[in-house]
Amino acid sequence: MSQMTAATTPKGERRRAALVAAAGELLVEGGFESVRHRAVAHRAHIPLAATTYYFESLGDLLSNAVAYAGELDLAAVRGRVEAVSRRKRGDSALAKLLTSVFFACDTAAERGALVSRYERMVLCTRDPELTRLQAQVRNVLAELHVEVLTRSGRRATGPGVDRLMAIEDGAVLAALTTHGADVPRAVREALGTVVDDLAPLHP
Amino acid sequence: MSQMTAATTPKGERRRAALVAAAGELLVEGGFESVRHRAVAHRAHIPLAATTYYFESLGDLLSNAVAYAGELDLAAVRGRVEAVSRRKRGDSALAKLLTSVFFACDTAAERGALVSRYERMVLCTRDPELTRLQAQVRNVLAELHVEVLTRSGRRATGPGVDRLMAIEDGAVLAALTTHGADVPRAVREALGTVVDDLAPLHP
Amino acid sequence: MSQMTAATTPKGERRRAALVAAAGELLVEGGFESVRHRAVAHRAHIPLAATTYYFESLGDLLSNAVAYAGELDLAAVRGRVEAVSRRKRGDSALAKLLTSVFFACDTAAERGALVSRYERMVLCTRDPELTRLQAQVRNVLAELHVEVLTRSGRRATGPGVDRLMAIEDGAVLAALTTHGADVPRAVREALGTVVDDLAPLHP
Amino acid sequence: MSQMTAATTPKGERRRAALVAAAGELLVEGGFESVRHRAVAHRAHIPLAATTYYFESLGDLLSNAVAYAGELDLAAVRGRVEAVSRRKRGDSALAKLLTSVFFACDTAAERGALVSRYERMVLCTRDPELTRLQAQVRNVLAELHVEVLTRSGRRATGPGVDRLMAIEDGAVLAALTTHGADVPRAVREALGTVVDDLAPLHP
DNA sequence: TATGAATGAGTCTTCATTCAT
DNA sequence: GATGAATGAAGACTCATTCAT
Repeated sequence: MSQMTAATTPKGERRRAALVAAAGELLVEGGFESVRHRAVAHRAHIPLAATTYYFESLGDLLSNAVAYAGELDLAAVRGRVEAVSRRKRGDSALAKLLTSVFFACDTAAERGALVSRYERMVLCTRDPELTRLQAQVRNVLAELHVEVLTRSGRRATGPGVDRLMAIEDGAVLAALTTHGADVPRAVREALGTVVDDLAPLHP
Repeated sequence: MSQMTAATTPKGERRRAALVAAAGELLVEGGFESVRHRAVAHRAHIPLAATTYYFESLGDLLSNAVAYAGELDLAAVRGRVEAVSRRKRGDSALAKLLTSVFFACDTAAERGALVSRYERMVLCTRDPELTRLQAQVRNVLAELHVEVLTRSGRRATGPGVDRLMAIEDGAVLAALTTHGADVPRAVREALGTVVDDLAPLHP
Repeated sequence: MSQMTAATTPKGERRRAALVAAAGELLVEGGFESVRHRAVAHRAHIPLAATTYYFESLGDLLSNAVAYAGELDLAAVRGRVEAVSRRKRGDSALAKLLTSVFFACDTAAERGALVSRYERMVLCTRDPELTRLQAQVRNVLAELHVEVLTRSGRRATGPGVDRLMAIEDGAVLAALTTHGADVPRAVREALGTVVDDLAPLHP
Repeated sequence: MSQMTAATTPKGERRRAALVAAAGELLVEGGFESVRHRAVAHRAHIPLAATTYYFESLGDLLSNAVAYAGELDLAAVRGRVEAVSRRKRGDSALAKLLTSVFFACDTAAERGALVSRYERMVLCTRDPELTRLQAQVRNVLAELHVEVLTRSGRRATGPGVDRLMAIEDGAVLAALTTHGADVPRAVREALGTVVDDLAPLHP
């Protein structure tokens, strides 16, 4: 990757991170085409030339931005997962919980982050490196599903979670396609019909 | 009045269509950012200035390209739907059928079209006009699902189809996220667990 | 001028005039660079190609527009001159009258027309044909000054009028150069010091 | 911060200046519409992209060009003012002097500069920033009038100078409007009738 | 006689990237 | 190691004018 782009200095490392963060924010806010050298440098308050000094190309910077955005997204979700209390939940309550944890959409920023999540999924398709990154995010998301399910007193198997997530993603996609649709609502309703298939942990 | 964007002549209509087709192809092949005046003009073997003569702006041309790509996609699916014979099908056979009809992925072109379908879904989010377009495509896709289900001797209700499509879309998204994943296979497997919920037409 | 551009038809004549009027309006509203084939055609509700059919070139159309704008300006001034009552006027009253007649600036349209008057004066410099046109306008303006002076009981000689107009124009130029300046006020004040040199008609 | 439009280097400063000079020359020679990125770059023997590197927009470059042209004009006038000997002058001699100092028109270049001076005055009207610039030039011109008057043994008050300049400007405008008119001659004659109003310094 | 269609040339501006320092 | 400076290529779009019909 970085043959001569040392940046092993503490300072270099810090600036690199600042650049990635700036790029990540732009990515989430305005989509892939918002990530430009100039825009990133400006937002990070770092000289333009640093963007090509620390990253081989715009694509390289973008990769990092995608990873960063994914981690940011994951961190937010993780935070909400931690807050989930351990207690048995009925089907309807569980659907609601899953929605609020994985598809928070109250603020504009949250909605933006959600849209960005799906943009990243789809647009990574044309780049193997990004695909790998995206797969990792998906795995973590799956683990977090297991965690929430467990805390809610349900047994969660691999295929079961896959199916759950497919339903969720499909519902989101459908909602995004409909102008002004209420994404969390759509997810909750879609979930309503599947959650009951999940066996309780101790029957 | 309409001193431009006329294209009322047969010839004008033809050129306009050629431009849209070229833009649509570029969209499918290389994504949204591949649709540029220059690229479209070059592919259509039409002078650069004609691209702004026939379309008010690049956005306008892009809208048309999205619509075109959607119709192309739909036409292909429709063709496969027409070929579906009327006969009762077991769960496994139905899952296979749905997959082959809606998620054909044998040639590179077919896989490209499939990816593009999902790109369009997600990227239209930032533009209301495109969202509207995409919603229409989704509706047709839903109708075609009903048709295939009916031909297979199943009763298809609105929510049932929504759920079916959500599963499919979620599975595709998951597969696209996984490098080298077999999309049709993923869909078929995901479908395997839902199809049996669909009641037969005459039990 | 128009070797093959017949347009001797009544209809042709009418359309030509409509085009000139549209171009003239644009000229007054937005300056020389606002006069474009497209803009003129659009405003006149006449096909684009007619603009080059009835006029050899954009320059030709522009000449006509300048003449039209000049006539329009003159017509407005003339109208105000007609309304001037015959009566002896003191110096101050005369300065006020001249200002209101020749430098009406109450509405935005009037101010625009005034600015345009001076734009035309200056920009015609680079084109002999336009210069000739502008000279004519100036002569009429001089005659109208004589008329107003006469109606006010003053004797008006050629040099006297020239001097009067020079003062006016100079004051306008100075006012235009000052942001937010009150043009009529500037003219009135400048006039205050000269008008008294004009001998009364019957001493 | 200032990742562009830097030009803090001597070299950068030089190139920036070259661009402004080129734009200024074009402005004087061909009017406002002659100032284009391409034309400026070509004349300055500098790459096209440099024009937008050193100036945020064409408007920005144009502002600089207007300022430059104004300074050039002022410098020339100042030069002629410096050369004015201190000595009492009769009315006719003073009129001649003022004309030769402020309205030099012997060479084609001088005449061009003169025309440009008035173009700038009028065309700046539609832009507040340019208006401000033009007001400054006017002030300096007024000061220089005072200087010449003083050197000629006359007392010069503010209103007196304003009136003088108005007469001059009005005369120039009238002359410019007349094809082939002798601008200096017109100014001299117009001045002939005003200069005598200027009281001598030591009566 | 008109005009819809068409386009080459040119408009301003942005951008990823290189390079001298 | 860092970066200000620089630029070729391309971006979207406008325009005066021509021409076939």
